[in-house]
Amino acid sequence: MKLLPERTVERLSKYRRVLQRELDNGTDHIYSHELAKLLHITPVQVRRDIMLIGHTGTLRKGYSIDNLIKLISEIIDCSSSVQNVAIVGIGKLGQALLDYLNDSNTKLNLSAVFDNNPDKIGTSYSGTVCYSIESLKKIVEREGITIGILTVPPEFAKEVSTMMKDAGIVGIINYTPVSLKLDGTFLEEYDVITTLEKVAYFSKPKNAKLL
Amino acid sequence: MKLLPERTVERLSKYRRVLQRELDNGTDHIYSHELAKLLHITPVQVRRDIMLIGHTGTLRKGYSIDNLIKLISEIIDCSSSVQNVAIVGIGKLGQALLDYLNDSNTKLNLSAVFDNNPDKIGTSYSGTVCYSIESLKKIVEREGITIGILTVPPEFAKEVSTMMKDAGIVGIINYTPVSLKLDGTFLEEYDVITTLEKVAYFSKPKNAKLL
DNA sequence: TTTTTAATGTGATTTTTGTAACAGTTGTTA
DNA sequence: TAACAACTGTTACAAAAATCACATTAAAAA
Ligand SMILES: NC(=O)c1ccc[n+]([C@@H]2O[C@H](COP(=O)([O-])OP(=O)(O)OC[C@H]3O[C@@H](n4cnc5c(N)ncnc54)[C@H](O)[C@@H]3O)[C@@H](O)[C@H]2O)c1
Ligand SMILES: NC(=O)c1ccc[n+]([C@@H]2O[C@H](COP(=O)([O-])OP(=O)(O)OC[C@H]3O[C@@H](n4cnc5c(N)ncnc54)[C@H](O)[C@@H]3O)[C@@H](O)[C@H]2O)c1
Repeated sequence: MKLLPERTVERLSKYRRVLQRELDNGTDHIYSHELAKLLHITPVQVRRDIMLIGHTGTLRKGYSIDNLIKLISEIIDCSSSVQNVAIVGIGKLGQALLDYLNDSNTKLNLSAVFDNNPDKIGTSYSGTVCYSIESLKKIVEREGITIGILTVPPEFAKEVSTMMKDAGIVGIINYTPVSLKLDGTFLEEYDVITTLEKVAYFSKPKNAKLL
Repeated sequence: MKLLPERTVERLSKYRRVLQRELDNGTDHIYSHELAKLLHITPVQVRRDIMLIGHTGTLRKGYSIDNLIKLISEIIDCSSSVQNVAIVGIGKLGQALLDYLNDSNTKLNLSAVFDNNPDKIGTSYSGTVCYSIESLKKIVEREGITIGILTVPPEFAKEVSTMMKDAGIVGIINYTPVSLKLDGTFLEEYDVITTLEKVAYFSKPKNAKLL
């Protein structure tokens, strides 16, 4: 299958989550317009996404929720080889994310957290033990961790992200406000302030993007 | 001036932040390729963005950092009428965001936080007092709050977001995993799981988006 | 002074993303 | 069984975003 567009992959993640809820409620089929409504997007977008992943629905019956979930899972989680996740820097934000991920039903497996604070190392956070940042490479290799969430203070972002890459992590979400550039890794950056300032701009009356 | 593209506005926010740091270091002019390097983007992109906001640099001298910051601030913060921000739901995530925003030097003013837990109401969080969710409308009107960050449990997302809109808030960042649809407001949704699953997809070897 | 270099500003083009239109099919109803 | 309604799948089109290519010009070097 061809490489999927980023936005499609994002929506697939959301589809799966709401589909799982529908399945738990006992529904077995769903129409594109119903799925669209749950995500507040258009039915065409839904059909297009589903087309791209090569799934096909039944006319006048909709899509099989079970099949759709299985297919999306194969695409995202690669059912064969589980992808493990680590949080690096278990401060306020790291802990908030950890709790959220633990409560969620994502198929990605949160296998370790790391910090450099001696008081935190060895402690268990929501059931996950905190390792020393120095043992990063060792644990990443042992646990087969491929994805990392970076939540250390900004001044350590560059150094620690390099350590993550060198340890073999290939996908990183960077929550520090420092832009990074790491060749050979898929890097996704996020910053509330940027989002907040964007919202500020577009919610000003004269920029009425609000339709 | 014409409405700016979303991505440009996001970059403007980032430009301003790194420019402020440069200014504090005593630099007074900057070239497009230098600014580009700080954000790990291309110089053309920088020049194009700057062109769009109507600023113009000096050939062989670059852009005046001071002027650029002032202009970006006018565009984003609307220097005339200050935009005030509220956090609704001051749990783990809300507090992590609050601390981060307080430490940042954004020009947006965090003026209140809201919760429905009696133990939290009246308490001060990082210097900001927590009000009852019932007084939302009153306080929003009194303080002139226009932007809200939604961090309540998912089951209250719909109800509380409607309250926010009715209270007069026109821009919302929704961190709950529930998609919302609110006409007449600028809504921005964010979810770690979606991001994480996207990173999982694109960091798989066969999807080598990592260049 | 002349040439070269290094920067900005922008029209043209490409890439990515989303939307519209509609042909085709299946079930339903008269 | 004929007409209709409801849904999928796909092609064509449009909009948003990024990149390319290059004209232009100020300063530095020759
Ligand atoms: N993107 C966002 O929306 C957002 C929101 C809040 C915070 N942040 C950023 O996220 C980061 C964490 O914020 P926080 O509020 O959790 O901070 P925090 O200080 O509470 O947590 C940081 C943690 O990192 C640990 N740490 C420090 N140096 C380390 C190292 N070299 N290796 C491993 N661990 C190390 C600290 O011991 C601490 O536990 C900061 O960079 C902050 O600016 C981003
Ligand atoms: N998008 C993300 O990346 C991300 C990450 C973590 C959590 N979350 C989501 O953010 C939300 C908050 O997460 P958390 O870990 O901080 O949860 P939390 O339980 O720690 O905090 C929720 C807060 O909301 C308050 N609250 C409950 N009902 C309310 C109401 N009706 N009005 C006002 N306040 C109310 C609670 O008293 C509590 O203080 C949840 O929806 C969670 O799923 C999102």
